[in-house]
Amino acid sequence: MKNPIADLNKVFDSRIRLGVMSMLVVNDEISFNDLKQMLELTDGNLASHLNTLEQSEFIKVHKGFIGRKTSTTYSITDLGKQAFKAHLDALEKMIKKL
Amino acid sequence: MKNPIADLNKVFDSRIRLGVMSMLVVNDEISFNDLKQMLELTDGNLASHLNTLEQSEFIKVHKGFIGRKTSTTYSITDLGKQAFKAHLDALEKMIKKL
DNA sequence: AAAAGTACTTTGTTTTTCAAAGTTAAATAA
DNA sequence: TTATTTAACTTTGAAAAACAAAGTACTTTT
Repeated sequence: MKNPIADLNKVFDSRIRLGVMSMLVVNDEISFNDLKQMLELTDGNLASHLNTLEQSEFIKVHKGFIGRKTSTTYSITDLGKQAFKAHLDALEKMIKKL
Repeated sequence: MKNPIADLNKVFDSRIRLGVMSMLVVNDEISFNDLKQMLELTDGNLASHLNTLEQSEFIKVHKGFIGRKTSTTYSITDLGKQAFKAHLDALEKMIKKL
């Protein structure tokens, strides 16, 4: 028998980062504001979790405009997709016995 | 759209408690020692996570003997099964879009 | 009798999480 | 034009969670 939790990715232990990733897997781009509203977070809290994901190079930030209004959006990277998939696979393996 | 992480259970945010539950779903009883070895934890760390699960009434403890040697085992409760299943359902719903 | 195993509890540190307030810059309203 | 609002942060500090290490009590093996 081997340790069932060893293959889980520490970065995705957080429900918030898990939520961000699950949203970015199905949406090419999501704005800071949309993430904030969907996940019901304070600015600071969201910003710091996004920062963790960025440091891991699992997401990318795009500073742009909607009309002439600034708009920051985020997207998942290839590395992010891989890591997230690996995490879900590990999760599934852990609980598949059901 | 609704908050995708709202239905996740806080108790199962922890990888360790997730691991314990996933083991107890498929095994009627597991000893303290087996959990410790499988999950590669120190005594104190495991004990405190088991305590959290016990407080939530998701697991039950059984103090018994193997021969004349003490042996503490743990099992999942009905409430625990329910809660764990609900958590997995929420997780699945969150990532099903894949 | 000494050493080792089981199942903890206690203590204290480190890490993580989070809210609140402050910041900068642009946009809109008065 | 001044004031207010919105977006997207950063900083600060507090609270909570995780964790290792050491201590405890009891038993068993050597």
